[in-house]
This record gives sequence, C-alpha cells and structure tokens, in this order.
Amino acid sequence: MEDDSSDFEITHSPFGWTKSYKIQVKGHPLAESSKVITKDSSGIPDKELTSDALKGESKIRSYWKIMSPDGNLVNIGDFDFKNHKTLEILAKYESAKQRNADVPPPHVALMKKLGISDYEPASDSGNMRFFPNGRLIKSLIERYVTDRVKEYGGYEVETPIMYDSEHPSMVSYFNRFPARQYNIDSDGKKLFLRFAACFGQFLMANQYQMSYKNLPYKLYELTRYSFRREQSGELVGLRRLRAFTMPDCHAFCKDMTQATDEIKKRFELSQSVLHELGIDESDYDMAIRFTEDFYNEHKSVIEELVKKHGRPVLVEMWKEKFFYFVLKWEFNFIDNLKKASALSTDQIDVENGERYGIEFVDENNTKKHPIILHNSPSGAIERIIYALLEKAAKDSKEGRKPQLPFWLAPTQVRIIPLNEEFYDFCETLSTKISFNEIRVDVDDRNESIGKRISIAEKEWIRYILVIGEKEVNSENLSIRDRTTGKVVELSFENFLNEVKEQTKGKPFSTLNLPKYLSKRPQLMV
RNA sequence: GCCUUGGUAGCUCAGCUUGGUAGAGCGAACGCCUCGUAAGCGUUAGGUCGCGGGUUCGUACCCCGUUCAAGGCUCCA
Repeated sequence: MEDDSSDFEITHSPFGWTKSYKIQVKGHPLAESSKVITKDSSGIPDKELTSDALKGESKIRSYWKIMSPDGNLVNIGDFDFKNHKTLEILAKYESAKQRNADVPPPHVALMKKLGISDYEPASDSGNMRFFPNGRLIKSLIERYVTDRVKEYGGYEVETPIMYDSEHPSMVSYFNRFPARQYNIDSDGKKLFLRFAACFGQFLMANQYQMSYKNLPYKLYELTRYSFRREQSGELVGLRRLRAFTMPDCHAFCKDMTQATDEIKKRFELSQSVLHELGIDESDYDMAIRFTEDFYNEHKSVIEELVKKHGRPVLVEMWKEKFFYFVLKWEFNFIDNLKKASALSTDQIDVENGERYGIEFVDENNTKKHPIILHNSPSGAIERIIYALLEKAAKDSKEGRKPQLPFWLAPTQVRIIPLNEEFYDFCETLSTKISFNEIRVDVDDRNESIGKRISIAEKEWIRYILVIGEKEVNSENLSIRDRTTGKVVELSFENFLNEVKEQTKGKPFSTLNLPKYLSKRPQLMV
C-alpha cells in the first residue's frame, strides 16, 4: 500500500462521497503488532499506513520440527511417524493445514441422544443449551477444574462479561476484531462481550500494589461465558462455540526464572487435570511453539516440558517474536474425523504486564512489569465434553462399550422393580443409596424387564439392580455391571464400597432428573 | 464470508425421478399383559409438507426467490 492518498482510486461511491477508509489487520487483540489503520478525508498522509502487523506477517517464518523426549530435534520431514500416527495428523493439520472430513463429528448425535446439549435455534449459532444431564456434567467438570486450580494456588475471581469499547483501557485493542465480537449498544455506550478472561484479570491486577515477595501471584476465573463470534461455518457441535466456558489462570511472575519454574508446575497440573477428567496422555498430542531467541536462552526448559510429555512433540519455532508470548504449549485432542483441537494450554506473555500497567517492586525498590503466564488447565469445559463423547464414539466404533467417566454419569445406578409389588422396597433402597452420594433412579414404568434393561443400556448406565422376589428376601443385590454385561451378587455394603471407590476425590451433585422414570418427560432432540 | 446438503407428525426419516385425497418406526395417551437381565400386544390422537411467488385443471413433488439449520473451506488470535 502506498503512503499517499492520491493513489486511492475510487471507482464508485453509491451513497455519496466516500468520507473515510478504515482498514484493519488481523492479529491477537492484545498484540501491539496489530494496528488499526485509518485514512480520513483530510488528505494528510498517514505515517502508519503500513502496519507493523503487515510487515511482521510478511516476515513471520515458522520452522516445523519434532522434538523427542530425549531432546532430539529433527525436521518434520526427517521424522519417522510410524508409531506416532496422531502426532502425524497433528503435524500435517498444523503445518500443512491438511484436512479431509466430510461427515458430522459423532459427538453431535451423542450430545443429543444423551440429553446433554443441543443447538438453540432461538439464540445465535454456537450458543448451546444444556439439558439437565448436560448441566450436571458441565457443573461437575467446572467444579473439579476450579478445585484443582485453587489447590495449585489460583485465587478465584469474577470479572464483567462486557466492557466499554470506548473506555481508555479498552481503546488500545478493542477495534482489532470488531467482526469477531458480540457488540451491544446500550444507552449510547458501545459494549462488547469479553472473548477471554485476560483483560478482566489484567485490569484487576493493575489495582494491586505488588512486591516481588508476593510473586508468583495467580488469579483464576472460570468464565461463563467467553464469547467469540466465530464465522458461522466454523461452529461444530461442542468443539467450537460462540459462547463457551473457559477456566483461565494467570500467574504474575517476577522474572523469567520464576516464570519457567511456574510453567512446569502448571504443565503437570494440566496433565493431571485432563487425566482425572477422563482424557489420558494417549488421547492427545503436544505442540510447543517458541521464538528462536527463547530456544537459545532456555533450551532446557523446553526439553524438560517435552520430557514430561514423554512422547515426541510437534515444534513450531518462530524466527522472531510475532505474538505477545515467547512460548506457548498446548495439548491437542484428535477426534474421529482427524480434526485437532487444543485442550490445555499455557503461554509466557512478556508484553501485557507493561501494556496494562501491572507493576511490582523488586529487591532494589525498582518498579517492574511481571511476566504473565496464561494457563487453561483443561481448555473449554464444553470442549472436554466434546472430547469425552468423541472418545466414547471411538470406543463404540472399535467394538468397546461407550461410556462416560463414572463420576460424570448422570445416573450411576438404576433400579428396576419387577412389578409394582416391589415399589416400596425400591423406594427404601434408592433412598439408602442416594444417601451415600450416588446418583440412583428407579424405572417404575410398566414395561418389560428386557425393555427397561435395554433403555438403561442405551443411557450408558453402569449398574442396574433388578428387584424382585429374590432380592427382597435376600441379603444380597443382583447387580448388572454394564462393563461386563454380567450379573453378580453383592451385599449392599460391598456394592457401596465398589461404587464409592470410583468416585473418590471427585465432586458430587445429586440426580438432576425426577427419580422415578414414570415422572420424567421424554426429551425429543 | 464462500461452498455443499437439508427443512414433511413431538423425534428420526420415507414419499419428489414419473404432479392426482399424507406414510412408517420411535415417542405420547388409553387398554391388555405382570414379566428375571438389550425392545410383549392392541387401539387412538398428532401434519397449512420452512416461507413467498410462478407453472399447471391440479404441486410435498417442477421452476424462481427467500429464510433457517447443519457440515465443509477460510479461521481458531
């Protein structure tokens, strides 16, 4: 683009004279390198017609490599992917943008079938509704992630979901992505819905008087919601939404040494959180991205993270810093359509401390800006549900029984009375079971045993107790375990112990549906 | 934003090629059956075939437009 207004050639102007031009460049809204370019009618040449972003973009260069746990770094082309098929998919997906899906991802049908969530036609695309089962699952995951972050040392806060785009602290970056935000006009104010928890927490951190002795200091928010008005065609089931729930923990660190120490702890936290949520190390592949400078100065940090992952890792090395961070890693889940999506992630941000005026005083009584880590230990909660459903769909495809982690199952135990003679017994039994923090319901409908078993099986319910003459007159229960399909006899106490063992250390919430299935309306989605 | 596909009963879908009184399964209501580990039987109720226009004696069906949705692409900061 030329730095001279006379070079603009106007071929037509349907509504009178064109009064101004506004050209915007894509980039992270927090990235200084992304600038708004305007050219007004005054004809005065704009000194910044060519943005830093454009200059940077033309120069940004990525080197794609694979790093093995032993620290060996090779070019993608030289790596043998024979035993690392999903990593190969991720590498091609990221480096060559190779994709080849032509059917809906299987989790979309499952999320409806299990009564978890659905599209809400009366809202905007990508704004899902969560039915009782889905809300229960989501709430349990939210609580679990929050508990773990607090245990790690994050302090939970709450910040507004909308911001005034003309407020001085917002002006510097708001206009970078007008098409990707929800904008609200309210009484003359131009508000936008937050797309991340970052600036809410940065503005809050700005209010603290911090000493180096206070650092690292960690703020955490579970944003319900963050909003990104993605293009309509980008939205896919629970994988990609316009309104999503994002746990976001920022650590303010006094220097790079502290930041790299901290990022290791958060790496382990993320691994552990995913594992406990039911997503194993083998379910995701790691990518790590950093600047060449960072690599040269902190090679051992990168190698240590890769070693913790224990498998080869996709590496993207930038010739120079283009974003606000110098290092970023993420765990990528590969779904049944071979699509990659990021779950956990962390970044080392070296710019926003200064940009937001966040300060601390160091040992020498000098004011400094902290390095900020941006970690989501799980990624979006909706995306966790997506990953769990995609895993279940994969199990199903490969001949295994699909299931959710037991602590997330909307119904954990179902009681089926043989006929109404046994209703009283079932009422007492179900009360006793639910008293022990187990979600139990009773299928008291006038249907055959076979049909009620079949229905329970389709709801992926782990334990089924059929109650008839035999059980009423026995000390033991007949327990059908879905994982084996076999019926075993166990005493009430032993059964209880078996169930409790599987939910140990996880949050609990009571059944979120009527206990009796005869009282339950059918959800038709 | 672009491309593709779709919108028929509460849900899933058939019917459209070749225009002629709207179909099934599931679910629901009612009744029968009273059942031992993956779907027992019957009856009934439910539809301006997304919306608008055109063609035709006549359109769910053909044509044009429009709208909404899903999926793909770009994108994912």
